[in-house]
Formats: sequence, structure tokens, C-alpha cells
Amino acid sequence: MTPDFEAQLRAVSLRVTRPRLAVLGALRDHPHIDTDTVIELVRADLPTVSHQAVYDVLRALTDAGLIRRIQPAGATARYESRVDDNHHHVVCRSCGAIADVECAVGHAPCLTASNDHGFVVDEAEVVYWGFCPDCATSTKPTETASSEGNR
Amino acid sequence: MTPDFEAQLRAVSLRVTRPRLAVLGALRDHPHIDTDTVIELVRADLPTVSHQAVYDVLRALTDAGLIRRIQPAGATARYESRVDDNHHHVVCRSCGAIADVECAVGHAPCLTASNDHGFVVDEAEVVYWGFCPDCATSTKPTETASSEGNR
DNA sequence: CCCTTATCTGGAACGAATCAAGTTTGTCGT
DNA sequence: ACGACAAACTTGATTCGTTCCAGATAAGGG
Repeated sequence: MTPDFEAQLRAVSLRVTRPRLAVLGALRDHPHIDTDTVIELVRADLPTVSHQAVYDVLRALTDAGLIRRIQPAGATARYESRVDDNHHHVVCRSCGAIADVECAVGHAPCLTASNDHGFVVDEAEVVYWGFCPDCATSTKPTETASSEGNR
Repeated sequence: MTPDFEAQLRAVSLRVTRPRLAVLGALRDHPHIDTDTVIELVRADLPTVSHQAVYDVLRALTDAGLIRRIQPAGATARYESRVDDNHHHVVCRSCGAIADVECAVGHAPCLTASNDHGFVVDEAEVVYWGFCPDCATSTKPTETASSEGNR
């Protein structure tokens, strides 16, 4: 374990610092975390890191392509370390939980639609909105109960 | 012209007020505007409306389904009045411009991929990232000009 | 026309993120 | 190893978009 964070950093010409290693570690252990949680997790190891350092590190790593920033509408920024595959996310409207989803249609499915309006498109981001298993059952739809029931 | 804003409001049991009509008018004339611009446009007609009123109206209209809120990562909230069709958006990484895109694959293309993780998905949102015609030419990629065409 | 209540006004408050100035710490050259 | 330079960090304040609050206003049914 302990993926070679140091090598990853050096590969993109970033200095190897403890805050950066801690952030990478936190992202490896937690799939989709927001900035605040990153700060908490990092401080578990390094109590003295400033929030600014975390923001800075997240930005540097995102720019370098080591991590990916995801930000569903209305929520705070979250980060994940899976960057190489083209996967998407399901977001729970109720609790904000996020899960990874491989697009069943194939990879980069809708990218072809893009050349409208002369835009040069390089990425298609898909966000599925719905309810996670917990919220789907607790938020009990009053009347659509039986028909929607696949799960 | 002047679509029947009043009827639209009444149809969803919302009171017909001048701020609301002004907001609907602003959204009809401008495809994808952020809250600040809405405030400006509304105040062109009604100089006394408070920013809070606009926020409130936007929320009410969004909840009622008359308008749609879109919020690409890292940008402020924007609103649009096209709500009935399932269309998506191209967002310029450089200037933030937004344009509508009909998904060529068909409507609600990737919705099928969704049942992973027990989530009950009811909407698939697609955001295409790239560069608008203006920025694509001005940001002149130094060498990747011809080859990188698609994807 | 009056009453109820949704809606609007004005101002304060909030959280996420950024900026600025100064200090620490990696990394490279010798 | 040692020192220097610049990248990276700390601290603290600031901005920005948005929301919360209390009171005033006005839409729409009776």
C-alpha cells in the first residue's frame, strides 16, 4: 500500500511536502471529500497545517492532474483521486452522498454531440441526480411507491 | 410576444408581482444569466427591487419548475427559462460562456447507466467543457492545433 | 373594501474561497 | 554536507455569493 505519492509529486515537478502527502493520503482513503473534511483528516496527522495550505495543495494537485475536482451544483467542492478513467457520479439530492458510476453506454458517450455553436469540447461531465438507498427509503415518496420500486 | 408570464405564475399558484414578471422577462431575453445580472436587468425596469427579492423570486420560480438553475463547477449560479426539454450545456473554460446543446445520442442518453449502488436516479445532467469560438482562437494552442480535433 | 398572508425591503450575518505579507522548508549547486 | 533561492506554508484579513432576520407592503380571496 502507500502508493508512491512522492513519485507522483515528483513526476509533475511538485515539491514533496508533508501537507501534500497527507492530502494525497486522505484522498486515497476517502473517495469524495470536501475541502473541510480534507482539512480535518490532514490535521489528524499534522495538527498545524493551515486551511490555506490545504486549499493551496488541492489547487496545485488539481492543476497537476493528480486529483480531480468535482462540484455538483449547490454543493461545496469535492475532490477525488481517480483521474485516469472517465467515470461519472451519482449525487443524492437529499444527503449529498456521491458514488462513482461507470457509464453503461460506453466511455465518453455523449462527447459526439458537442460541436454545436463552434465550441471546442474536450470533456463531457455527467452528473446523475437522484436519491441514495438510505434517503430513497426514508424520504418515502407518498404515492409513487410501487412503480418506482426497482432497486 | 410577451409570453404569458402571468398565466405561468398563476398556473403554479404563485402571486403575480412585478419583480417576478421582471425576472421572467430578463430570463426570456438572456439565455443563461447569473444572479447578479438578473438583479441588474430587473433594476433597469424596477430600480427599487432588493437583491433579496431577486434571490427569493429565483428560488420560488425554480421550485415551481418555471426556470432551471444551472451551476457549472466553480461558477456562480445561473438560470435559464428552457425547462421542458432535456438539453445540456457547453461551458467555456476560459470565459464561462454557456450555450445550449441537444444531446445527439438522443434524449436522456446515459440515464440507463444509473442503477449502480442502489441509487434511484431521476435525472442525468451533462456538462461539456471546452472553449467557445472566441477563446479557442485567441488562446491559440501553441502546437496542438490540428491534431487534437475531437475528444 | 378589508383581511390574511405571501412577498418585498433593508441590513446584518454566514461560509467558502481568495488575497497579502512574512516565515519556513524543499531542492539544487558547489 | 552547506548555503541560497524559490516554492510552499502560516497567519490574518478580505472578498464574494448567498442566506437569515424583522418589519413594511401589497396580492388576491371573501
